[in-house]
Amino acid sequence: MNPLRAKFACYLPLDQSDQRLLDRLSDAPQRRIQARHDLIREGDPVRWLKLVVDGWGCRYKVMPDGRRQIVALLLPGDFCNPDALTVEAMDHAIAAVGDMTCALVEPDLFDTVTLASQALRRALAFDSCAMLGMQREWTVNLAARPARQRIGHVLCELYHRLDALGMVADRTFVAPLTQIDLAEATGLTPVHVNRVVQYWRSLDLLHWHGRTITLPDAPLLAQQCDFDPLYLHMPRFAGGVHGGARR
Amino acid sequence: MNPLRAKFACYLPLDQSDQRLLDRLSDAPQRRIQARHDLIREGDPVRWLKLVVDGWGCRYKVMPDGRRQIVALLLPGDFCNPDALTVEAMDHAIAAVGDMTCALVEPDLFDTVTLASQALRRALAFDSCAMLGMQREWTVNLAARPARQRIGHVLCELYHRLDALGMVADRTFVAPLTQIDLAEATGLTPVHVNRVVQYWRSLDLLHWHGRTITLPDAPLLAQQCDFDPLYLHMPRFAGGVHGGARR
DNA sequence: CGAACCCTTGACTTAATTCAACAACCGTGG
DNA sequence: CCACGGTTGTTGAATTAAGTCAAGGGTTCG
Repeated sequence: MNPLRAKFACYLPLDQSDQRLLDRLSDAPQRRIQARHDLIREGDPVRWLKLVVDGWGCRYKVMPDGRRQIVALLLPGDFCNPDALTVEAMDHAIAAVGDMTCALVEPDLFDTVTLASQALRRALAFDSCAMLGMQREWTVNLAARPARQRIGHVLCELYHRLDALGMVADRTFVAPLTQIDLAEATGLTPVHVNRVVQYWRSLDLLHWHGRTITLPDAPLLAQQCDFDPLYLHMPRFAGGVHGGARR
Repeated sequence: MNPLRAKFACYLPLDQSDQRLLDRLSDAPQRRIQARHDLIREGDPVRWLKLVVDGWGCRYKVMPDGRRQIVALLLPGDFCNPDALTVEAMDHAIAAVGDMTCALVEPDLFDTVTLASQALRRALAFDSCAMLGMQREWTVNLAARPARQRIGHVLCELYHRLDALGMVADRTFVAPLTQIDLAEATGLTPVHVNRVVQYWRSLDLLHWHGRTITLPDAPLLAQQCDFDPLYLHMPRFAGGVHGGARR
């Protein structure tokens, strides 16, 4: 199932012609990026609009001491550089987390698709509101929550976003994510992330073995981590945690 | 001078008709908000597009324990809710920092203005890229920088943004900001903010008395705080810190 | 079968918080 | 005019969440 379709359908209903238009984006020429390699570097000029079709990516900035700080996780159906058409240089870099494949959409094709459907323009507007909302939520998460909640919150967000894509089954999803990646995303040390992961395991609110992550009781975890999916701006999660967290 | 004009002119050149169109936005009916009072609350439905015309505002979320976390500072010329037209409920609140006046723009007027000029549509796109860029930079600032740099970075950002509005004179700007506000914006305690402020004062890189803030050597402060204005996406700052930091 | 890479654990250090008290400043009203 | 209460700014001492350093164990993959 095309993840872009799945996500956009969470914002508003799409008819068949809209869905075919979205498929034209995903069917653009693809490029495969190896785990931990860069798709776009900071300062790069941006030509094509890039769309994650498989695997995960991340936005990050490198600190003067060489550490890298992940500021967003990109899942299938997410645009890497929605500002491709306006801005001349990237203010951050994008890398693959695990192996990733992207579609390279020419600006002309993108314009054609958006001009063709009012509904898609609206869905795109929703999507960019959701991006902004996530970035704000990450800001408060990193600024104001202690490590346990900070990590739990990221896991809850991933759970919900993947659920919207139909990629959560039996409370479980596959994550090409190491504890080191999670440390870079939460501004914590890998060893502290490890301790926190064990804390959530000890409460039986997290199973994480290899690439497989299970949240046995997502609503409870969400409650303990102050997670409220409102900021994702998907009507299916509008009722709060208890609406969409279960399958 | 209309701050919206000043800011948009930093993104790209605007002709006189564009500027008159922007004035129509600022000249919309205005509303005055007292210091520390809310303009918009979390969960509110959004009708009008609100634009800061005088004073400062902030976006914030409240934590379960009652603390509030500021996630963005709004200066004159900033839109409070650019997503007014697509999203049904605010995912965060907006309050005044010091007294603030806003213009209330009807959606119809906004559409009229944007439909009338290609240049303004482009400037608006730039502005929203800059908003996103700032939110990402705040994320890394709060996640990955120690308190001294974190606070210095916010001060540098304010300096540059106000400079773009023509509101910095003699390396000095007027800020309706308390150390408590700054603490809420940086995820630190007021007492720690105070200690850090004194640290920068002791290096003579910051004068802050009452509502008046002076950065005697902004380029040096920027360098020490890892501040690079690239993310503001204003060509005048493109050359790095040393291009636009002086007056 | 060895070499990365990732996960895990323990002991010690540190940046920032907490708590508490006090000084300076403000507009307000007696 | 000064007294007043409330907010902001300042300082010190004790505490804590998270970082640092260091070492060992487990996978996976060439």
